[in-house]
Amino acid sequence: MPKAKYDIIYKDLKNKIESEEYSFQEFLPSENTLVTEYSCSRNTIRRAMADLIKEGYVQAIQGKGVVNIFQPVEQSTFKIGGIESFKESAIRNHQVYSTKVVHFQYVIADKKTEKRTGFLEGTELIYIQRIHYFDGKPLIVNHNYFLKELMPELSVEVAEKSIYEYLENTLNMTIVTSKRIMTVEKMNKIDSTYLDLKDYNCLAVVSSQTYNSDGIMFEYTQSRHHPDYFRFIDIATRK
Amino acid sequence: MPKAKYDIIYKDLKNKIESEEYSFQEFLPSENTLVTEYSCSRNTIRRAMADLIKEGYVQAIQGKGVVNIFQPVEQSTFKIGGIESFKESAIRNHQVYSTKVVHFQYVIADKKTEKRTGFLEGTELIYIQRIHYFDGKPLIVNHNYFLKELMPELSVEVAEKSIYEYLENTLNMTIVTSKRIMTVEKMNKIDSTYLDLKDYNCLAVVSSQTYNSDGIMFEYTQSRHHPDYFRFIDIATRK
DNA sequence: GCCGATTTGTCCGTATGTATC
DNA sequence: CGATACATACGGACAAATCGG
Repeated sequence: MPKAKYDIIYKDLKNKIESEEYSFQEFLPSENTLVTEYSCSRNTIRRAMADLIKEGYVQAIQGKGVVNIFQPVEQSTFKIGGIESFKESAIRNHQVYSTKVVHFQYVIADKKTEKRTGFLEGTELIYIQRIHYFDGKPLIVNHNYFLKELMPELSVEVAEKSIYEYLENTLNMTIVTSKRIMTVEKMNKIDSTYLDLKDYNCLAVVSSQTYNSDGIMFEYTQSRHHPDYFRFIDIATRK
Repeated sequence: MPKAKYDIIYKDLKNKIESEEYSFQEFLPSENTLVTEYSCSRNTIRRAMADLIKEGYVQAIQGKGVVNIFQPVEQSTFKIGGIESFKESAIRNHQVYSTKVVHFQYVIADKKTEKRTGFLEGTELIYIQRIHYFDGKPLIVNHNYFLKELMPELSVEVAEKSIYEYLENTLNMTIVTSKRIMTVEKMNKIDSTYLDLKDYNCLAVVSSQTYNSDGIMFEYTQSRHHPDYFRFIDIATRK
């Protein structure tokens, strides 16, 4: 699938860094060296570097070189700066995964829904409430709102497997951007019914709006995570 | 300071988007149009676009154009994908800000500290514990570990104002990358002593490692936030 | 369905600037 | 000061996707 040259180079360098072919704080070969190594232009190398920098693998220092700042992190539940379905996340972490659909219904957005989700009042939506299990433990309560217009055939059966698989493979939809807000909220009835929160009285909440390649927001989701199994990784850069 | 052409164009377009000169889901002018408008090369336009895409302002659609997907969000406590000191955040949100230094001491990293912070055992560190107040309310308990070697003069007085100001303006250090992990944790003694958590029994915790322009990790920080005043925004892109 | 115009995506080569050593 | 390394910018070429005729 990824046949862009810069992407091949990016993945190759990423592998070398992850397999510790370059040690922590070691400098990578200079851009000019990589140009001859990969037989490409300097722009292409820089494009690959930009991605590595963005994901926190390396840091460029003008006049000196590009230094490796990758340190392996103990199992991260979610991927750095990516969009990943729960199923994908489970597979990557070698966990057994299952989903139970609690609610599946057609709704029309009212004013309150508009304020919460960003879908305009009157929009036809599909509301799905699911519980996600990892290794048999119920860890996430998930509230999805999908734009019905774009996926009129979406069914309970699909929701039990993977909605993203359906959207990407069956509907050929391309998922591009997701805006996410992380907060901590007091637990509610539903949370305490399905999750084994022990003596926690709150949980990690991720609310997200997702856009497809037409620039249409087709999904609003609120995921409510058990605190013990939640971590969210981010790389920030100054200026 | 930012005199790079692409950065000027980026900021100009960002302003136009934020001031709603382009409406939601409207297409921006094509790259070629912008090339003549800004009298620059297409690469320079594309560089500016890349930054706008990365921050979730716009989305590029091959063959069609670049669509505005910016929706004004109620003032967010923290900035998208940036590194910001608490003081800067307070100023941006028009809040009164103050800090109390609770602890200030020199420590040497032991095995346990190494595992938690990433600083190797034996490293000389400065440990600072502070409470951050916004509009008079204690909202954040902050545990900093700084590399003593790089800032032997760091004092309680500086810690009460802004350490980042000191590092950037006095020491001329450039802060570049920060790796952050967000979790939800049970409150501890210190949290409940200083923060008014009411009936919450947990809080939002951000742990971060920060690197300077030499690729040296010079800071490890754990910030423990009151749930009511915490939100963390992120833009993710697929593949 | 095909064709051409438009628009974004990838890639190249080159030149010049700036920081480090 | 010169060599090396990353940063910015330009111009050109072709590919791939979209859309209208």
